[in-house]
Amino acid sequence: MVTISDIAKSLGITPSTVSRALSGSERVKESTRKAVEETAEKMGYERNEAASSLRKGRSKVVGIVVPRINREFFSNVIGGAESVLDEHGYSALICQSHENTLDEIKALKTLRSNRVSGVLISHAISSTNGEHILENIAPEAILVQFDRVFSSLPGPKIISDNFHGAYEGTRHLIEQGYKKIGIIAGFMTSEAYAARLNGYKQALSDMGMEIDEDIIFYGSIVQKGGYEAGKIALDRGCDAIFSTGDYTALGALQAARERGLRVPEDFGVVGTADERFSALITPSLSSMAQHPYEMGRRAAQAFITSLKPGAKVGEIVVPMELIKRESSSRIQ
Amino acid sequence: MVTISDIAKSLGITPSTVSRALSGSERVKESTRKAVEETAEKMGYERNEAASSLRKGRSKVVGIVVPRINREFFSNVIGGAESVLDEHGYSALICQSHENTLDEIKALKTLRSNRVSGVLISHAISSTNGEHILENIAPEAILVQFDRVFSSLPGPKIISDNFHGAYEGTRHLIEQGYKKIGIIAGFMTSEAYAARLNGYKQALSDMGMEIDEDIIFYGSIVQKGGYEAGKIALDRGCDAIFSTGDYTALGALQAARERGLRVPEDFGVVGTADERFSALITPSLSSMAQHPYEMGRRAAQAFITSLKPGAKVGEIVVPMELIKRESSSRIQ
DNA sequence: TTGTATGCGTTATCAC
DNA sequence: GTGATAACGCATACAA
Repeated sequence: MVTISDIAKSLGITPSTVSRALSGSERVKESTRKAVEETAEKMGYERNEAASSLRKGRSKVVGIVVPRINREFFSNVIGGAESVLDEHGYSALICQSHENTLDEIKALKTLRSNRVSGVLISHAISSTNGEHILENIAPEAILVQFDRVFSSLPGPKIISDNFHGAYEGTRHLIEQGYKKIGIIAGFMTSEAYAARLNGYKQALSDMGMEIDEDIIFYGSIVQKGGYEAGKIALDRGCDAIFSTGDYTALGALQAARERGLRVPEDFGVVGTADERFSALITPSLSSMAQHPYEMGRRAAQAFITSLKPGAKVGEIVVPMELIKRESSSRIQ
Repeated sequence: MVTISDIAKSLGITPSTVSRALSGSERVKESTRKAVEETAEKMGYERNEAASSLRKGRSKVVGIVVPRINREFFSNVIGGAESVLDEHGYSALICQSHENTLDEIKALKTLRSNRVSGVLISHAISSTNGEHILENIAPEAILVQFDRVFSSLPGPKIISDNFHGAYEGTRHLIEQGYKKIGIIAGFMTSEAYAARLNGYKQALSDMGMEIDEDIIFYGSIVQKGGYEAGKIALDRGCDAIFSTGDYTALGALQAARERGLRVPEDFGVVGTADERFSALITPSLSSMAQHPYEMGRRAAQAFITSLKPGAKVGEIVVPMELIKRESSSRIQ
């Protein structure tokens, strides 16, 4: 492997100058910079990131911690983040929390061991506050939260406009003439889900409808839970469900089908996240889209911006968008 | 940050001994090992991976290069690989090639700069041979290929049993009574796709059916291409399609629907990869499942095994499995 | 603008 | 079984 000393020798200068030239320092004559760059290219030099990291105390790596990598939402966020990081010479170290605080802590420790420059994280559903995140992140590392965030933690936060998204989705169901609309609400330990529930409630009351705690279903984020909630919702006379996830919405559709109900005529459903399958199933599932790729880009950009001392990025809210499909389109 | 010297001082021994104790060397008294471990725990020590990497010449990181991270197949492979790597103290550095050889090379350079111990790769569709992979990987790094592999390259390869998978899928269609079965074959620069085409041909000839080049459609791996191929297949009198991907199969279904054909009565389809949506669409799509999570685990295990000098892992073939669904079930 | 000197934290080699 | 020493490659403070 070629080192900066090899380049220095070959040019009859010292490693310091080569280092400066290569890292874009001002204090290098233009001609020597060019010479260094050419020689580096010619000799096939590649910076030893380990040495650089050791010396600088941090690496050209950003950790990304997500509950599960194989969720469409998260894999798209990662894709977006990676595209921006890549432009700036950073790599992404990916860790999964499996929705589990202990694994989340382990992931953060791994990242700290690797002296990552930043951590982009969407917390596990079982994490009820961000204490463990602060405790296991190096003070120099830049923390960026996305989607599932703790507002108590410092640093940039990229979130969907959960309140207005749920508001829109619920209003859409009301406008379609549904009279008793339940919600599959998720876990209130997550601010994202809490905001969605609030949006739902606000839409109901703005439209003069009653809020009924008996048709608010907590604690489900997978298909099976949505199915169970759907059955109870039907028992309790619901003719529609707003769901804070597409998998749970899928479960609700399944419950309706089992009861022999027609969708959307007898029962309406709107989900959240616009998973790939939502457009493909029959009936197709209306959903509040979240733009994960864009969120990933924003998260990475927030990291890059925060690298400059003094620069502050606050909360970035990405709008959600109602994708109307068959499952809620009773009126043409 | 706590270093091994801090631990050494606190115990009145030298850093060398602490290092040995912590890295599981034999030449350490049991009692001192215990003392070191306890003190390390107590002081909150975490190894500086950068320093370790610099000294050892390689890091506790494995690079994973995939065409796109947001394909269900690849994100599940990554998930499987990560679970095994994690057990062994390795992290995963993820790079995307975007199906593009230039990006693939860039990814490999990044990984080499990071002195990764291994590279797990499924090559971009535009890479027609593995020269650039060999050229851009450090000689010490362990190369493991999965799914899309070049058999000309050395090292472990984890592949689906593409030949028999396609054979099974095609035979299934024949058994269901379809008479003229086309294939959406993909790119022949990829050995995986070539093997599938061979399996298809073998099934046809074993069952006494003619192979017709006019209904072999090359070059499509996305939905739109499958749609175009499907239309031509119908023009040419096909009553079934075996597709080497589920997205292309989806396109073929779309073409059949446009022509007003009933599936599976008038037209049968079997896809490949068993994407999540395949079970959820109507009609549900029969598909050759590939077990990506398992393939990821195997790939990572192959890496771990190859770490031991002398250990050799060859080609591991993971069976494919026919998932019969509505799109091909003409006979009950 | 360039050179000199030093150290980041770890591990390997050697000596005891 | 433990200690002393050196070196991995790079980036910076300081000097010139």
